[in-house]
Amino acid sequence: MKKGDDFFQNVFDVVRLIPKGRVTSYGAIAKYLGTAQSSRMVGWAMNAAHGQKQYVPAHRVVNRNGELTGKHHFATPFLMQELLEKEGVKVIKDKIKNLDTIYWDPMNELNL
DNA sequence: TGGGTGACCATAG
DNA sequence: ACTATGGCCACCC
Repeated sequence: MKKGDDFFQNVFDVVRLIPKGRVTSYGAIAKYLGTAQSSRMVGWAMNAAHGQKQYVPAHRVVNRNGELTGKHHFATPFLMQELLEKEGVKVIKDKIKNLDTIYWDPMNELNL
């Protein structure tokens, strides 16, 4: 195993590439990394993103349903929504509005 | 080596 | 809307 090829580091890199005002899903990131089935690991990686050297916009990552499932892992449960709305993303009842419009898929934007 | 775990996903009822 | 179940795979002990 090579250093730097860690799954976590790879996840962080992709998450940092998410444009402002856009969101993506754990599964999409996992698929982009090649581990489509291990979408859980993406979320888990976010858990470790908390203390990363570089800023990781974990609030731009939601589940497949557009729900802010990971909000409970932020400093405060409402921080995730505030950050999203600050970027122009509408969130109502912990769910992303206009998800089809703001959805950002790394497979579609990065890997052509 | 093996078992437990998880910010998911899909399906079923 | 809800819970339950199976699968999946990287991480940690």
